[in-house]
Amino acid sequence: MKKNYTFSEVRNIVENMIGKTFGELNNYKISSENYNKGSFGFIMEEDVFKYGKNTKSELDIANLNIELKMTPYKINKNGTLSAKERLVLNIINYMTEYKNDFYDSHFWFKNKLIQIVWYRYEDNKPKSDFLITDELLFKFPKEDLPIIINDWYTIINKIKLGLAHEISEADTMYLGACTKGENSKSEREQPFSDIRAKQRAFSLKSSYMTQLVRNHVSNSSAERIITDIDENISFEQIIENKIKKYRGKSVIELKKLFGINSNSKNVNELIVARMLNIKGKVAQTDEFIKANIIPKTIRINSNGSIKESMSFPSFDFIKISKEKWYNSELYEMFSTTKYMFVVFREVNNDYIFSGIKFWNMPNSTLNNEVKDAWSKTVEVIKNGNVVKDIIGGKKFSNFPGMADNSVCHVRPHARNANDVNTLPIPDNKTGMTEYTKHCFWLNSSFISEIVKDI
DNA sequence: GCATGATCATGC
DNA sequence: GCATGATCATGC
Repeated sequence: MKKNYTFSEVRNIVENMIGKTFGELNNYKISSENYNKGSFGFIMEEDVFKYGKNTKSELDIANLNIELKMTPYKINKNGTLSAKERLVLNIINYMTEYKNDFYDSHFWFKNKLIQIVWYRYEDNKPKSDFLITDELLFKFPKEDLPIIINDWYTIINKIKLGLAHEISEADTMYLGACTKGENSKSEREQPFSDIRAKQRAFSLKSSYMTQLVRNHVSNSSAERIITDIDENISFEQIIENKIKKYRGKSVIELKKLFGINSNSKNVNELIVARMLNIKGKVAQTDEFIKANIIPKTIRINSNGSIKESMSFPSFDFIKISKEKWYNSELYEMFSTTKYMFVVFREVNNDYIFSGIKFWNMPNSTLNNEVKDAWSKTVEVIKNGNVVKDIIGGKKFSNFPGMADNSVCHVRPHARNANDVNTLPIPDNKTGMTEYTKHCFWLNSSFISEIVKDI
């Protein structure tokens, strides 16, 4: 049974939720151990707004065009806030959504007005005790809408190309297409290919929700790169327009131009910030945080090769040994992160800035080569088969190397060899219970291929 | 010159 | 003190 509301009724209801726990709202009808993923939303729909569970593809409060969303955030060790999850919106109907323009899309129909209610997630606390702390009747801010629109078209264009099965959350900036439904049975048909594609939903990325919660709940904001709002220009084009006049200039020239005296390793980072007219760090700008874009500097040798492979955060041997691929840290990272490669080419002992490329791991590569390297790594750890040999004090491992995989390998990444993580079972050969921290690296040859035309 | 182990440097 | 981006060092 659906009810009509006025905006002020909705306002009152939502404001009354703040400061209450889920247990209080629900009169403790759901016992703490019986909470599941859907409980938080269900309590809002059932106990607060008092209408039946809404599983249909219609708006929660149809007469006001409002969709209701309950979403968690957490407090980090350093006191900042982060969204705990992406905000999952409507499922993408591959067979129909591509026929629309943005403003007549089902996405826009469902999500142009979202009543967001935030609760504070805390580890080791009964779910019924989670506290509701904030709310916002959310409309896409005018500075974000152009990017959302571009994201929507990026997803739609992949459907039109018959590549719905190749969609990755990292293809886009703020609006992602996240998988929904955990097994292969949740695959759907797509209009321009016979290959079945994973069911996906539009979502606001975790990184976007993090920035939103920081803005709204803790009132902190970040420096912005985009100054002119124009939905006909993509973010990548905006960046290209800003940096193109510096292409071909050497690091020495650029340092002079921007008045940078530093010789430290992060000098290239400073140069890029100046090109984009940013005072702080590029990675800390509003756009980069929201879109989860990580800048990486790449130096190409005069012979065209790249000397160094690219490192990522080290992994926890115990954690990774317990993971399943689709919820592994590595899968999560590559399926949601976009990278901005800043390319410098070596010429006469100086480095020439040659351009910028945005990149994210293609789905097929992720689920083939990367998955393969990950699986082998997990096997090695689980079997206690870590150490291959120790020669002259150097430990050689059985982890996948460059020769085993065309995309990535596993190597140490630590302060020194004594900087270790604990192994889940002792190593067969040496009995070691801990081992130098390791991480996945993208092979230099793989990166070479990506940036060869930059 | 490449593959792989090891470590430096910076910033929070 | 630690995470992370970046790079060095060595042996084949």
